[in-house]
Amino acid sequence: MSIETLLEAAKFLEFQAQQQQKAREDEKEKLRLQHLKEQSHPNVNSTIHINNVSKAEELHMESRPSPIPSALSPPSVPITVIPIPVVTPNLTGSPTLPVTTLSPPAAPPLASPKTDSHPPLEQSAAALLWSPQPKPDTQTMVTANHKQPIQNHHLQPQLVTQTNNTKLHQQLVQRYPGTIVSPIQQQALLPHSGPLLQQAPLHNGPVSRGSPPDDSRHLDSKKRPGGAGTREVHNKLEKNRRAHLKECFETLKKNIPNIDEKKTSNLSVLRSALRYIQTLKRKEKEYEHDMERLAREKIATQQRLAELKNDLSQWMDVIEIDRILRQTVQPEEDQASTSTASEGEDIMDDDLDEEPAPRAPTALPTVPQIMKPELRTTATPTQVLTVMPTTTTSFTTPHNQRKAPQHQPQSLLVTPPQPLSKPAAPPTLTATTSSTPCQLSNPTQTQMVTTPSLHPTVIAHAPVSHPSVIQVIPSQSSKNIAQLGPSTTTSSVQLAPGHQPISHITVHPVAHLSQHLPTLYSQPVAVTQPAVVGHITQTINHAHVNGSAPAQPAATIVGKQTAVSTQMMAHHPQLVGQTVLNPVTMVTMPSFPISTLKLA
DNA sequence: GGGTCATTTTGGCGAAGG
DNA sequence: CCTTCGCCAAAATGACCC
Repeated sequence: MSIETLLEAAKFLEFQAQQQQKAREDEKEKLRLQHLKEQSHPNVNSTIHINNVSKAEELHMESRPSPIPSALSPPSVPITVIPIPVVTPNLTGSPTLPVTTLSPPAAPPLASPKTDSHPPLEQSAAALLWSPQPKPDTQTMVTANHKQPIQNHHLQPQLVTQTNNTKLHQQLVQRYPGTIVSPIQQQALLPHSGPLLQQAPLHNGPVSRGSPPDDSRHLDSKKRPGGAGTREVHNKLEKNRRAHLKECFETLKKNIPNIDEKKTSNLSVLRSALRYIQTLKRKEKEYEHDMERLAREKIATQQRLAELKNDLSQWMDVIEIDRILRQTVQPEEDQASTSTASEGEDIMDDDLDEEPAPRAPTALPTVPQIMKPELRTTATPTQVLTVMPTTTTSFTTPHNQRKAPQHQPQSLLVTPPQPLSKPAAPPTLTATTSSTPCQLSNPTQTQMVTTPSLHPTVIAHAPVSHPSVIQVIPSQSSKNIAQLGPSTTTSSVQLAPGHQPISHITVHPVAHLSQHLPTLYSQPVAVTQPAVVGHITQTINHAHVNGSAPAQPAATIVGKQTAVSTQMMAHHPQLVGQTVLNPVTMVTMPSFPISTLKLA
């Protein structure tokens, strides 16, 4: 809300009013001319009036309505618009009566010494009439008299109406009461041609300074070559200008909150406006900052949400995969499974029953087999879990047992093999630490699940560098969790130690294991430790049996692993890179890059 | 009475248009 | 070149307040 804007608005309104008036001016001028001719008083009065008349007439009669209303409605409007438009029409009209216009200037001389240049008789008379006015001094008064006769008729009513509407008008009227009043008076006088009569009324109304200037406006409106006429016009214009300026200040003042209405000079208004603008700017900046901050937060939250969704979707996929695996595995287990893992299997069966998901083709069953061997290996070493040689596969090796106690007597930590990135290292399933090449490493005794070079990732076992240990850690709480934790932190499987059934097997392959593990643990495993072992062994057996891989234990396992992995990949591409969460086994597999399982 | 503020008048200047 | 218009500044005046 700068003054400039206000000024612009006011100007705009003025401009509009002027345009409207211009269209009408021609008609008005004609009418005026007629009046002038009719009236005994020569053109001078009429011409002079033009300015005033135009204003008054316009205000009252036809054209004005637009400017007036505008003034009324918007603050800016009332200010300048009204006066200006009025003036302009007068000017236009004036040209028609150049001679007459000249005469008015003469009037001024009477009133004021300055404007002596124009001493027409009529003017002089008018001047006399005006002299009684509160400010007879001014030439403008005289000139106004001349003009007034025509203008007066309309002016008064218009002014009254206007004043009612808006404060601004009121102000204006007050300022320019003379103009308004004078016209009326003049009207009466003019017909009579008696300036005195007119003057008296004029004086009454116009007492204020404004009156004389108004008159001058009328005269001035049509600038005449004569200096006096120009003065009056100039004064008039200047007056309008001031009025406009004043209104602008008022509007500005209105728009500024927290301003003392009483003591508000223009200067104070400007200062307060400046302060207010500054405060607004500050607030604006603050809000902008807030907006930016909120936008950032929003983006961040959206990203988080997207990530969470992705994770969730991945897990969901894994779950589905697990279901499939379970389903596929079950029949196999039923056939080949030894009695050892009965409990776990039972649970498995339950799960399977619950989940009617379609059974994946042959490939799937193999995966669980692989898983189991690891579990066995892991389980065995620990006190809790003892490797049961019962299973066909020889996963359980003394080696595992050895190591497990070494590392952690109670729990087996299976450190998953090195990250997938290592294709070169021959994958070996070892329950033991890398330091001691486990029996597992031996293809003969331990089942080595080695993914071909193509499949770099090792599922459960860390290569030599990482002594993979399957630890069955008696969980602090009753819930013992066996962790298969790759030394690399790729994955950890927690198996409940002791007699308590393992409620959860969580595999947390940090790096790459996730994919493989799911396959391994595809079957739900909820078994007492022995059961787990047995289950694992069973699975292994199944793996051997079902697996397309040759009968050879280690080799077969490996082969099956590869085959399974490949099959899995082929059949279930979605598995690749996805983490598998087996709800039953609670085996969580982070997403890996696709790679074959490596069992060291 | 002095100070402040608002208003008016007057003169000048520059820009725009004829 | 002249006229018109708008703006500005100075001077004068009046009103109000202390």
